[in-house]
Amino acid sequence: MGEGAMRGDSLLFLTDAQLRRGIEAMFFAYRGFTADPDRILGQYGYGRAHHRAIHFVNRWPGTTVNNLLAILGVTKQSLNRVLRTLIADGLVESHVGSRDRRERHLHLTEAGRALEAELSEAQAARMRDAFRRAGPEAVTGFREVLEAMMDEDLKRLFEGTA
Amino acid sequence: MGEGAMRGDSLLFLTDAQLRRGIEAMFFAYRGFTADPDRILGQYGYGRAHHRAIHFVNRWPGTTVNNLLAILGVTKQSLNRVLRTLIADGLVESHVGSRDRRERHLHLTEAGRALEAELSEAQAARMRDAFRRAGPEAVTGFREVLEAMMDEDLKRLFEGTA
DNA sequence: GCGGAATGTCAACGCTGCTGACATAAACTG
DNA sequence: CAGTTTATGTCAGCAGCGTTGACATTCCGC
Repeated sequence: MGEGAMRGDSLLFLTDAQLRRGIEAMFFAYRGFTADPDRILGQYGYGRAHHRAIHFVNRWPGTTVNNLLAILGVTKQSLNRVLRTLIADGLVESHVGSRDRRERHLHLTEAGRALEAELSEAQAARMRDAFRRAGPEAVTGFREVLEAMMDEDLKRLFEGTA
Repeated sequence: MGEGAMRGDSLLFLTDAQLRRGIEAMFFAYRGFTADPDRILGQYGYGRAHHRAIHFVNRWPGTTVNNLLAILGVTKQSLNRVLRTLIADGLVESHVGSRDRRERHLHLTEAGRALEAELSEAQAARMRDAFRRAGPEAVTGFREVLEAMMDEDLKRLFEGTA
């Protein structure tokens, strides 16, 4: 049994059963979280990797491939395959950097912004519904736990996106 | 702007910015959530799919392949590949059902339980740390939001695991 | 100008989704 | 109770997206 269990009463939320419950909640909730965008992406022949690229290019227009790698936590080769198709399909534009010509600066095209809006609206709708049903205090707790669960370097990135 | 934004003040947590923040928190936190098990699995030559199978076979010893499919939300062909390797490696046992001989009842072997313990302890450690730092009220909010984010059928499954 | 570091591209491989085809066992039907 | 349909599980092959390896281009320190 976990060493945090049943010590007095204020730590009941740290019992093994509660932790397992939290783990399974995370698993099932993440499925719901990605379900709507996945459906939309499927219609366009894209996957989750395309969604992530589109999301963060929209968040930081003009970002470089290297920046994106740090955020997404994949290899450049993996990201490159995704970007290649998005560029070929006219959703993303890649411009050689003027200061450093090794860099590629990325922007969404009009079509890219349209798909981004469609995806993020679907995902936000579910989040909005969940937030509304749970209430503001639950939302605060939700975000506190999620932040505490991130790796330190990811947390810094997350806070950098504020 | 989202239609829920800036209506009075009690709905500030539903602004587009807050929702986007929630979406990105979910993304980064899930990375942290899976990071430790992924490292361990890599050492054994397994992936996340193996982890999920092991986790739920441990939770419901004797469950059938069909039951597992409903929980995991993948096709039976996909699950079968994973189970085949786990069985071949001696982590899972498959027994033909006595009542219905089409069914296969699944159990972890001693070695399977050992790996399960290693994986779930790593994941629970991170969850425990996050819960402890966020506090009991945050944990309640965390679970409320996650449950509200699940698909209805997944939520029923989740509650069934209580 | 040259050697090394940084950035990005192309190729090939592995895990894990997927659909399709099939074997076996159970259940239904006349 | 024989024949068909349904349920369960297995085997094969394809696609998405991770990975490592090899390489071209550009920048920068010497």
